[in-house]
Amino acid sequence: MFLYRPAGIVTAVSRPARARDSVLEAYERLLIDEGPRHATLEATAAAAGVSKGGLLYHFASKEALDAGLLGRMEQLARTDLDEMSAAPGGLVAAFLRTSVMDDSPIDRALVAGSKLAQAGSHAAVDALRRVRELWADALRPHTRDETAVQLVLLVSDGLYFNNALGTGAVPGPVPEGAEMDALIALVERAASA
Amino acid sequence: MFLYRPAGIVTAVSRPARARDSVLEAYERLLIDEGPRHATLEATAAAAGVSKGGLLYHFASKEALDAGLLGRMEQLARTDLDEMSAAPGGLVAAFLRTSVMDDSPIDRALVAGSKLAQAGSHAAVDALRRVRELWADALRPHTRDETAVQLVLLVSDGLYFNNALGTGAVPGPVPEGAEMDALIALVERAASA
DNA sequence: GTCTATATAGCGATAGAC
DNA sequence: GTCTATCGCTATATAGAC
Repeated sequence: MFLYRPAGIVTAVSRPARARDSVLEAYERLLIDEGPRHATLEATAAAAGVSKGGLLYHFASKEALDAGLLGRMEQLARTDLDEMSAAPGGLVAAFLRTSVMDDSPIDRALVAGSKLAQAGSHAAVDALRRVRELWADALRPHTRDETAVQLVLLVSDGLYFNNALGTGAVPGPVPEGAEMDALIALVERAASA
Repeated sequence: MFLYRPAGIVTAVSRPARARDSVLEAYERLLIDEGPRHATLEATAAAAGVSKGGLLYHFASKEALDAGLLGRMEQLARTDLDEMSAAPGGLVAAFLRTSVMDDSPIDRALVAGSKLAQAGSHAAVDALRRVRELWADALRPHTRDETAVQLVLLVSDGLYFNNALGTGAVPGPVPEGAEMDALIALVERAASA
């Protein structure tokens, strides 16, 4: 996959870097760094190095652009979950650890999707609900009961919410390092099966 | 205080219902029900029963309107925290219970503020951070350690995040009733001093 | 203190050349 | 497949009558 290659850089792959991917990446970056209000078609096109018309060839409308971003988000969530399931130390710990923003593709996609949802996109709300259900199904076998599933999901939601608030400028009030380790240990003790 | 009286209704109080309050309430309702994109000056003025010019007499700009909403949010957070501190059953339980959307003035103000923050308002981000710090200071004496404070705050953030996603149409995946009681008990067991 | 009318700017989207 | 030019709409904000 070549989804995260910076715009304009052509590498020795079977197909040239597609403008479509550049556009999605630029749109995501604008949503996270500048907010949904500034993530316009024109700004996205400029950041991706194409014209507005060029962008609209690949995504016929802003709704289609949103759908492209959200589809990619859901796909990343699925593959990310597969990788987590194989991680050592239990799924609960792995899940919470990846819930803190580390600029990974899935984190960025989720924050961008959250911004879209709060801005009023129904498609984004639906997509986030589906991802949350995916997580719940994966966590359920590793937790004590349904209340424990909710606890883990809510702590994860809280981490994402705080990460989505910070625009990258000031570090948020989210635990880091040893603090995060302690939090994970606390949640695991309360929720793990 | 007469902040939450429905627009246009004049009651037997010392001063007539002020347009300023009607405007703030209408703006808040639009932010929650229709999203930040539809919460425009014109829509807010119409919902408050005044003209756009009338609105701009009280709030000279959209930034000033945001500031009015956020100031009210912070004030409500302070008085709400005072009331919670007097509640029976411990502050942690009271805090989590009020974190689930019940259409109380403080809940509505916080959801509206969150929408503003995600839409890109730096003032909203700052105001929410201050409220969060207020909560942390109040919770600290009632919790085991700093990690426990973070756990309670993150669960609360998660509840708000999910409530802010739902536009009032479909109920969110947030625990209710007995489920909520079980969650509160679980968090209290893990966090309370 | 509230109104109408208008200025200005930026948005999403279309048309058509290349 | 990508560009330029432009349309139609809506947003914030101002000016000035009442």
